[in-house]
Amino acid sequence: MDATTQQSGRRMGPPGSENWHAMLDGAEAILRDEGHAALTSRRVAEQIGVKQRLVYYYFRTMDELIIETFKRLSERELARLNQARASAKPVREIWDVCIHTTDARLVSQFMALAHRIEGLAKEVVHFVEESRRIQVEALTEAMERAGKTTRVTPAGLALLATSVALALTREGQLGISAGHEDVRVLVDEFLGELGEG
Amino acid sequence: MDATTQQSGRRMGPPGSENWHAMLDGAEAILRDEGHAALTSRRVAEQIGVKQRLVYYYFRTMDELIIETFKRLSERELARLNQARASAKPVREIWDVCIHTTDARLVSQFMALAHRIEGLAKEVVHFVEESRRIQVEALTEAMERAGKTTRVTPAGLALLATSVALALTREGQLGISAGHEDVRVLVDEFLGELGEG
DNA sequence: GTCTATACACCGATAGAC
DNA sequence: GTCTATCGGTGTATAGAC
Repeated sequence: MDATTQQSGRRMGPPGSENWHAMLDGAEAILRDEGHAALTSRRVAEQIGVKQRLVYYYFRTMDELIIETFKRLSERELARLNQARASAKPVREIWDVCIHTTDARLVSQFMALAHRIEGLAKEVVHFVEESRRIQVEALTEAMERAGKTTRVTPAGLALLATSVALALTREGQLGISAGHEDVRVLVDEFLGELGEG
Repeated sequence: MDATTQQSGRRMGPPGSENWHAMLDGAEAILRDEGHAALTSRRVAEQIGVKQRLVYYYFRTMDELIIETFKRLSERELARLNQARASAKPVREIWDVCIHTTDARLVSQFMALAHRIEGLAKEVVHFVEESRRIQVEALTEAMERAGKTTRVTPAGLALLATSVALALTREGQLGISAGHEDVRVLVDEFLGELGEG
């Protein structure tokens, strides 16, 4: 039971190899540009110029490919958040990461898929909890440093910020703008009061 | 070109009839419980105990059925919002409608589908803009009545509230709870200050 | 490692009878 | 109004050759 022969006994390609990454790249692009309905083994193969059969050499099922795509994406996102947290203006940079997050379309595709794919839901939960933890730590430290207090706890503030950041990108892509500028101004003011202007 | 013979010339069943509603009911249930992948004409027919062919008597395409399902749902939701707005505690009741909104699963399925189905995206935009308008009007009135001012405009507040309400239900269904109670307390305090405790 | 070939199921949509 | 029957296409996944 090594990297190339997983539980089923069927021969499998090595995770992390060039083709493996290319398939995740393809899956991500298809999901973003065409949506879940177009995410098929044939389409992924076509996207990266290989035969359909090869997809099943690297992934046991399409669900597994989808889960791996999300995992790679969320690990990159968590790395960006940790990097932002270690910067000179951690809260502002974390906000920027959230606002310039992975395309809102991609997020909604994964959210919808998570209903059907249990393993994906588990990964989504893990990502949300980890990113919130990072945000809460950064907020707590920054507020202490600036001697600032708020009506709501750092955890509540993190939830509010994540929610509205996602809404701003999602609605923005749909062409909705009511209230958007007002919220951005509010966030900017708050960051100024934290000394991260 | 009457109700029973639309553009294509193919004979069509009347919108609003018993079967028509039954099909939307079925589509809604399938979307909620099994996700977009299971929403097929055969599955809808099976769900309500008719033959597959009949689905295409009432709807020209599956996309049309999906759009109609969302339209009926969003019209019901707007009616609930308007009713809440006319009550004694409009802002609190609107918040309750948003929190006990249509299953968050259903929302994410429609959001994902809206990428592929242009007509659905149009309906989603209309719904979001209308519901925000109702919320802003209610908030503006209530704040005036209570003589309360906030750092953010009513439009910004409405966007914040909608975003976090959706996040609370979505994350709640996934089993995530960090920061949730804090936000609920904050909202309760705010409603108290509006005289809607 | 990568391929050809293929089994098998299900999908959307339509023709035309009753 | 509702049905039977069906076309043409596409999906997941596997067997086994090179």
